[in-house]
Amino acid sequence: MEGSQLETACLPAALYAPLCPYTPPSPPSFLAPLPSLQHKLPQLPQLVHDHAAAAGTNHGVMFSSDHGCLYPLLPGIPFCLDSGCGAAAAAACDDDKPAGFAHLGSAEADTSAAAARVDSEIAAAATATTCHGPNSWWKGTEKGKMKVRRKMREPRFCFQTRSDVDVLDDGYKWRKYGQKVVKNSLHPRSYYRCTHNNCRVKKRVERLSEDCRMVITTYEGRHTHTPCSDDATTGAAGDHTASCAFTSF
DNA sequence: CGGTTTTGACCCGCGC
DNA sequence: GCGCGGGTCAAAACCG
Repeated sequence: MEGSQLETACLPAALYAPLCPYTPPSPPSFLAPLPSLQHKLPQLPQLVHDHAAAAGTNHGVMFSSDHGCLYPLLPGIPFCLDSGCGAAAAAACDDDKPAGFAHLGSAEADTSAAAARVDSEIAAAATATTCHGPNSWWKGTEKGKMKVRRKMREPRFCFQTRSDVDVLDDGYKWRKYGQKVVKNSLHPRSYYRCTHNNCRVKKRVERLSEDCRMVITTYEGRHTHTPCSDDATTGAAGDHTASCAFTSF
């Protein structure tokens, strides 16, 4: 198992504050676009907070990575590669072990530990993301040939939101390529792939069986492009501006 | 008509 | 070795 140390996402404080006591010394530059982001993802920050408060738990968010890079909670935000930020966040969140922080893509033992900290559904989702064990990922080969497992697993993170829609508008364009009924879940899991050329980012969307309004979205991989470069993804002009703003750091 | 969604089949890893 | 379950493929259907 490579790199099983806890890594957490470098998040806008407004998002992770309800979930983690850690506060960055200096807010990252991408905090500025947050209002616009909330326009695109109206439910996310407050709903995570609301859910945590209402449920008396903090299990709203999960995120992490495998490769020493940090990945934001919000998919529309490009990945933060500042390891220092990650180290700080990891230290705060790991040492203090605030409820609600689980990381994906780690050893099953880690996931099991996380499972003890979050509710069973979230833990199941986390486990699902690691069910193939370490270093496993799919890689398509030539058409018609056998697939091979990639040795290195793509970075991934997930978050939970309360929403009536499965797919949040995160600035990227996704195409659904599969749907699967998963065990111990009343709702099917949907599989999406970024439609941008050569972008292999995927995401899974599923709903909690015990609360169909709660949506767990899991992202895998890194976008090789910016949201605003994908012209088809931007509906309103304002959103386009917001998406571009996310790419500025 | 092109892009997207649906859906059954298939493949593979993992646990037993 | 076998069965189970998750993830992906790809053809058909659907939609704007």
